[in-house]
Amino acid sequence: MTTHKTCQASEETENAVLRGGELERFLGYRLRLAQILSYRKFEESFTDHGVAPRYLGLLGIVRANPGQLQNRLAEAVGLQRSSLVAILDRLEKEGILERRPIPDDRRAKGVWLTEHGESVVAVLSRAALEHEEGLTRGISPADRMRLIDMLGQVIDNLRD
Amino acid sequence: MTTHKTCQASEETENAVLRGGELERFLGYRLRLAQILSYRKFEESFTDHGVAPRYLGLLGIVRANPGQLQNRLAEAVGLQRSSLVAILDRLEKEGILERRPIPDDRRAKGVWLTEHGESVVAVLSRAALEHEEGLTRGISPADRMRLIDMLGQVIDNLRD
DNA sequence: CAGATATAGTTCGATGAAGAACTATACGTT
DNA sequence: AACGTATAGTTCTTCATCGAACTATATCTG
Repeated sequence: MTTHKTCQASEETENAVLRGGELERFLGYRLRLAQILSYRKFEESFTDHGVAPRYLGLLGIVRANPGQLQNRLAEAVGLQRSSLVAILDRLEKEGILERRPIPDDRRAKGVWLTEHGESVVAVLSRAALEHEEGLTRGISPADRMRLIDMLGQVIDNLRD
Repeated sequence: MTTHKTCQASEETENAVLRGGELERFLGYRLRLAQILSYRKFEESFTDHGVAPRYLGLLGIVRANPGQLQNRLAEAVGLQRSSLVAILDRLEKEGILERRPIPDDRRAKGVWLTEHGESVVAVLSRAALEHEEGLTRGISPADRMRLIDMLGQVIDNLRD
């Protein structure tokens, strides 16, 4: 392990964020980093709306699939069933969604957005659109579509 | 809120993973999902190597930037400084890396991979390559490169 | 029908990450 | 030099998530 002196020419690179060398060519590496940073930035832009911003993905799934079972929702967002309990408790408490027994299976509950939840999702979705513009600066609309499609392919691959 | 009957034609869609409706067009949504699933799959493929697989990204950064400060590493992987402490403790305990005081700043420590750490990273990187093949099935090599480049652009945008 | 097996939602303990606060150190200003 | 401000790594608490275990319910098999 050697120590090397800083020279003037590399002062600018000294202040830059460290890079991951060969791992920069790995999709998994960039996926993780992009997600952490994106997630954080989206959440930082909210000081209201309770916990809902964090769970916009889940709320979108509930909205598109009203009355679905909790285990189905957990699967869809990539969480364990047990993790979803506290989340649903919170969102239910905030009046955003409600759980109700379903007629075919007495073990299970269906999940629905409330009217309030619908409006919260609408607000957050608009904010998310704005957030997306920051994410994709310098990327053409066509390329953005390609990016999203390819991520969809990755997701499908992982779900096989 | 209406309940609707299941008909035969949608039995196949009934078993499919729930989708996110309009949110499927959001990069943030797909980023998160792709990352959760990818991360989980990568980790599931390891029963040895201690905690190292989880932190391959970090180890890659350490490897590419030997002797850098902890706060710089935390920044690079998108973690808080406090979170990095326990991680480094673990990795140091497993003989993968070492922290050492640096001469210019008595508050700070530099982080280096050990020889053992180098070999662990090599093994994990090969496994990650294999993992990548599963992720990108059905995506051409050129498109995969495009995907990675675009994610790099997203990351740079988020770091501005 | 009885019993074995599987499953939905929940609880609880463990783990990883964030955030506040801390100590020691460094830097800037007067 | 003295003092105010900033910072690196750490500790401790809180929170989100996982995984094991649980109870009630559903399904399958003989």
